Amino acid sequence: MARKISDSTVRRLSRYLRRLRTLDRQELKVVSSRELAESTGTTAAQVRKDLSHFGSFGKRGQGYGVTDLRVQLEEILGLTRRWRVAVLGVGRIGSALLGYGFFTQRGFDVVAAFDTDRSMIGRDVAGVRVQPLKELETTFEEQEISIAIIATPVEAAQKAADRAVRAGARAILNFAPIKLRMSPGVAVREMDVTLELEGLCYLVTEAGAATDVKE
Amino acid sequence: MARKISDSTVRRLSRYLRRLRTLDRQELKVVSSRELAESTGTTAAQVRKDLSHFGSFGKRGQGYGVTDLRVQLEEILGLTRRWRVAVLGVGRIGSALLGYGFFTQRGFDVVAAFDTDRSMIGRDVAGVRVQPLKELETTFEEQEISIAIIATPVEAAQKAADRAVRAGARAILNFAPIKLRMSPGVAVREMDVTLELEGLCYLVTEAGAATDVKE
DNA sequence: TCTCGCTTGTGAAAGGTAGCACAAGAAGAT
DNA sequence: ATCTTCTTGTGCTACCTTTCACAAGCGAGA
Repeated sequence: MARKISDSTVRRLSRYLRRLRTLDRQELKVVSSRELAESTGTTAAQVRKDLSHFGSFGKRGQGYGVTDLRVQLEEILGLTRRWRVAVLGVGRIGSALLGYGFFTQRGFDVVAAFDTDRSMIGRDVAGVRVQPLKELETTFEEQEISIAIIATPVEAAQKAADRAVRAGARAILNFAPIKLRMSPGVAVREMDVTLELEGLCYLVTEAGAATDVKE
Repeated sequence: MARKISDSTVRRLSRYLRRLRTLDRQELKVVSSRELAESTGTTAAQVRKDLSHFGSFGKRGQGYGVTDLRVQLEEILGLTRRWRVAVLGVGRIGSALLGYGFFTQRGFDVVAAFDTDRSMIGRDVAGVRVQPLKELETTFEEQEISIAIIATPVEAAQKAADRAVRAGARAILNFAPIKLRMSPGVAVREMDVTLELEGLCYLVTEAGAATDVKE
């Protein structure tokens, strides 16, 4: 397992898992690479290639055992343990995340929330008490938090992320519209709604332009 | 401009634009491909390659005019017009999106919101009245809505998206954790927080495993 | 036991994307 | 006017990702 697995492969694995969990809940026993591909928007060959990087989990002529493959993928992705998460910035996005019930169900426990706004501090948001930033270090250590979600305004994002990493965070999920500079050991993913919307605009505009040419 | 531009290129263009807007606000006049690369997490060659697909916007020896390049990118991405957006599903995510002030600033007007929940209908959320689903078709037409944001529970997502498309939407931003099946002409982007968190877990777990091997 | 139908796992080929390296060009100094 | 310095735009190369195609393997049925 020394090989470097590409980001796109990991993303697909996560999609397969999402699908497998649904199938498992529906008590389906077996699934083929073709079925899995159709319901996750890829090809059967791609599914098999992706899985083959980690071993062979299927039975030829049959397909994959749903529960078995789910468990395998959970192990591969590192989801056999629970992960402790903190939210930095309890504005609209932060609040929405704190109330997002699926986290618990998927193995993520949001155990802390921080904000600088005096009027927010001490409040209870979806069962989590909002703490002042100065308590960040002790809380990260005590609660063994390894993932920080940055939901601060853009100006505060870099500092918040740096501080979280210094306090022990090993991964950052960034909702602020800025590229965070992080040391190589820290995993970062960015979520920016505007970026996605702009991407959609390009596609729509291009599609329109293409039809214009045809006509 | 007949060439097919890859998704990753479009994503980067959007990042360049995000950065250029900041630089423009700071009244910087000129930016080099190297500077742009550093602040968006790519390489100078990549920036130049990306831009070269659409023309040559820079001056050799100097760099790119900030305002000029910003405008050029806005044109390329189709952001010289305003886009009308509807939110389907006014739960936690939907509400957070309705209150997200940056949309207006970036050219997106959220002009409608829909929900099936009786207790939500008629309410005013961040200046938008929540409408019942049965008004979807007329509102989409009257308001000329071209982008639908799906923020419903997962069970309702596919139907909501289908209905939006039939009513005239040409692009879907999907927050529900499911792969939407759409006809080829419709642009879809997916945002799934859990998916991103799982990706981070893989990276953290792998990094941990890698260090274990070294030691 | 043998055959048939089906699906996996994988080497090889194709297709794309990113990086390198340098000629072309622009501005300012001498 | 020439030289120096800097940065763009781009052909070429290297790498990486996806797709193809088929042998290997499994189970069911005769």
